[in-house]
Amino acid sequence: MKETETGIEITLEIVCGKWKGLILWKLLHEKPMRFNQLRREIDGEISSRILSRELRKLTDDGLIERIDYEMVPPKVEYRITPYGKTTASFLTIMNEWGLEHKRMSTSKKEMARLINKQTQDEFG
Amino acid sequence: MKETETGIEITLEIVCGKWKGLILWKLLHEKPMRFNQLRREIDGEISSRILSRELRKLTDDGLIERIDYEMVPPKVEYRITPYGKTTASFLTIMNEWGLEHKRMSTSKKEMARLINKQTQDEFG
DNA sequence: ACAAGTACTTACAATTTTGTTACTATTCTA
DNA sequence: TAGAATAGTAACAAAATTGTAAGTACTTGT
Repeated sequence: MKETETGIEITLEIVCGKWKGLILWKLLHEKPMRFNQLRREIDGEISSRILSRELRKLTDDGLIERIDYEMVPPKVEYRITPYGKTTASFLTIMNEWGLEHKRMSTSKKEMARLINKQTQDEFG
Repeated sequence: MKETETGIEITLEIVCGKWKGLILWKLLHEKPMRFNQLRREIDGEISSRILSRELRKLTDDGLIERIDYEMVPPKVEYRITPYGKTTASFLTIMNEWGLEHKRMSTSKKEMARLINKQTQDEFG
């Protein structure tokens, strides 16, 4: 970490990417979850290799915890830590903002579709 | 955009990556800025190609605005839009959280350093 | 006349992230 | 006795992101 980094950069390093935000979000709202359970419930099909890697990163950063029951067949649970829970402060707002943005851009696209159709009707 | 996406995913698509969060953060707190001015002030040296691309993405998403004064030599300013200003709701918290995390992980590293030194003194 | 600055773009290269496939040992279920 | 499920890992491949170098047309300052 450079000295000059803003908090933004640091937070993005931790939460950015295709999966980490989602995993955190899931674990913030559900009980501790087992590996394959998480895999099934995350939409968009995450591979086990990727899930494994992302979980380790989050664990290394102290946001989640790995609980190994040391049995066969293996049982491992992942649970959010108290520190991980503090990410809710911005994840909640990001979620709301994202939903709002989705509504906006959907209507923008719809408008573009209508304009395109009109142009087609006129010149097509 | 898939139907099943959470707000988190959508927001991350927009703000994620090495530069976009920083650029937004900069424009949230400063007056409209010119291209090379932004380039100079962003720490970590962003290339003009990358800056150009990131600015266009943010413009496409309606978060910033490009004002072309149409003069020679060229003068173009980038300014945050009212909609872009709404990202402050989570960026502010992300910034605070990131600074806090930095403090934490710095002290963790310091602790690791002390422990390593102690082990060296005992066995080295 | 020459260097420096303006806001970029193009062609290309390196790096990082993400994904696929196949595999492990063991137990439970049909 | 075959098949599924458990939590992963290793070797490899593709895709996305980020970067570098050079160039554009024009003006200002030395």
